[in-house]
Amino acid sequence: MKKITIKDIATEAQVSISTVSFVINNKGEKMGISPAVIKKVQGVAEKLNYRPSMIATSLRTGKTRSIGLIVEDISNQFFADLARVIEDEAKSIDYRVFYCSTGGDDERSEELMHSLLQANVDGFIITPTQNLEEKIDLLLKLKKPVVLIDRYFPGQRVSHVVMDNYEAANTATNFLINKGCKNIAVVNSSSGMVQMKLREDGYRDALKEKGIYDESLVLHMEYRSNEETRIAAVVSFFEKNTNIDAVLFLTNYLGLAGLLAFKKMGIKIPEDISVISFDDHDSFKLHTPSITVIAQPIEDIAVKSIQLLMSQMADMEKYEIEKSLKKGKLIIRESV
Amino acid sequence: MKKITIKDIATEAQVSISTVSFVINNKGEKMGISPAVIKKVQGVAEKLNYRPSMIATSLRTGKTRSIGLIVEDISNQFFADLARVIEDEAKSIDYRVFYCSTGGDDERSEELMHSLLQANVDGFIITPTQNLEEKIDLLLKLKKPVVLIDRYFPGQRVSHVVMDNYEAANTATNFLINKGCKNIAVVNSSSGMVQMKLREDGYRDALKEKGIYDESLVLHMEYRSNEETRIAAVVSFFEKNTNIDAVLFLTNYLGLAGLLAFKKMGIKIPEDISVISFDDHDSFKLHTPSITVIAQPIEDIAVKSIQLLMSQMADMEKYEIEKSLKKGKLIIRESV
DNA sequence: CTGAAAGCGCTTACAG
DNA sequence: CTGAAAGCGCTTACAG
Repeated sequence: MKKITIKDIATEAQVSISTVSFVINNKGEKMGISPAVIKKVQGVAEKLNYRPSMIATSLRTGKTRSIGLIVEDISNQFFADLARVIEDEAKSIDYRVFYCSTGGDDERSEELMHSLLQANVDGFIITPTQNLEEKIDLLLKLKKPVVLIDRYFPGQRVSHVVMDNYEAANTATNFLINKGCKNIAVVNSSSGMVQMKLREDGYRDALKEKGIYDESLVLHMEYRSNEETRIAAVVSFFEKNTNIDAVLFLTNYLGLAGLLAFKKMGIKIPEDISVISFDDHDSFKLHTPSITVIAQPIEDIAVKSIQLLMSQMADMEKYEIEKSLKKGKLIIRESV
Repeated sequence: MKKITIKDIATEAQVSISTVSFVINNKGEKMGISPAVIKKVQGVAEKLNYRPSMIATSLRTGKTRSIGLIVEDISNQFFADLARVIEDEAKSIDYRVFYCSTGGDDERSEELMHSLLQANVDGFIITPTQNLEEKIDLLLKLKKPVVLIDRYFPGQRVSHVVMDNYEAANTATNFLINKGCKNIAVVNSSSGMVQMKLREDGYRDALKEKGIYDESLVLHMEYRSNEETRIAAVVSFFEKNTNIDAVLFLTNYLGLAGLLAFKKMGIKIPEDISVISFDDHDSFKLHTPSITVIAQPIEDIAVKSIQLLMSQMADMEKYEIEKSLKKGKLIIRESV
């Protein structure tokens, strides 16, 4: 069985390949092709089970109807869920999504951008790594539509859609304060990315407002450390600061490491310490006790980012740059 | 900034496009192109930051250096991990992987096969859905390399690589027996796929050997049910069979539903009941108590499947069909 | 040692 | 109303 081409159909239907192309692309009527011919061509295409070659079409038109989605780590549930929703959204407008993980690595991000560029995707949705700003500028110069998600570069003129990280952390911290917690710690990664900074700001401002901010209760973990290192860091931090009665973890993997650390140390939640983590995760639901979290508005983020991308694709010359903030949701469970 | 093509380089370097093509593909020496010219062309390509168009190359050669990976659900950690390892393996031999999820749906699987076919991937790695046998035959007829993973169709002549499900379930069941459990239940999905059947067989044979097999301790859950339905099914099953002192869950999502059910019912692990689940998952490690599991040999499966695929790609006419069984690993934790 | 040309499977401006 | 032809960016057999 060989691949059927437009030529085979033309021969079989006794028309020219142009006619076949017009019919296949539903331009038959517009081009004034007779209904009889349209019907015949469609019949033959059906019979031979014709599938257009995406590759030939792409080469000719310069379009691929595909989107490159670059996330930090597809095996992290937050990104997996996000990818899944973006894929579904894209599918509904007949676009394919190619996804890949940077692992937080700048070099790998750059490589991935290049492969996707080579694959000629029509647009990019990216969770940028720390130093990717210039590379994204390059994409812009190539007139490729780009939308950043989850984080962004404050000074850069690029559309992005992120959770309102400041508000979410602020709300969570106030929730802990209202529950009577006095010594509220925070665990952050040391990446310095804007979304992490905003979360920490939201936390700090809530405490400062009450006059109970204590810098020594802030733990910064090295970016891209492995789980064991993280656990050890949490253990030593909490051994040193025994007065802590609540903690806010600023990402789900930090939260997971924290829970394992507490388990190891025999610290009881919420008796000894109240816990809130960013980003919901199966394990948080299942944990005994179940863990209070700030869930990202994954659906909102996905829908909005596709929408922004489409508006750029429609007219690369005069689209609006839009910075979209979506509200997170505090899901209260047993850990506070 | 426009896209640089082979033509731009030819003009700039003052040679023909053929020469450029040979140099770019490292065939310069073989074609007897002078070192000086090679150097010049490479220099220009570098300077202009030339990236070959994958699409044009594909159209011309019929190859894309890409693999289609169709899994059941990329948001399931087992498949996510598997995809990640396969991607890394593929990358090491300079292949790209496109992954997508069937959700267990035959129709969706078929659609995905077609899009990947249209994208002209060089080979397929597939976790087939229930009724995909014929569609896979079609791939074979099109001379497309295929490797099945995680499951297969017993009568079909296709290479596959799966865990030794029978042995794994048998070992786990014997482990429970040796711990003194008498009424060992099993929770399976009702999909009827061979890998699930083999797991159940391994369980059954272990019990039969001791003469303690009891058919009423087998729970079959409807395939593709949602988590709530699953939890309800587990609850009602365990309320009816209060004599159960151990249970084997045959997939990780069944295990997760089971744990949530036990939590709801106030059943204590391992005091009231011993638990083992197939497929390791973050939540099993983190759970209190941590859950004993049969971990799939993800690395082995990934490496072997890429290897089998490559041997088919190398020579589609006379490759060997290989049915590869990889041993699972019982990871003993606190739940037994 | 290097170049001109055909062709992969499409789309579309042009001609009739 | 329909067809012949150019061209997307490559690779490669052929010619010289």
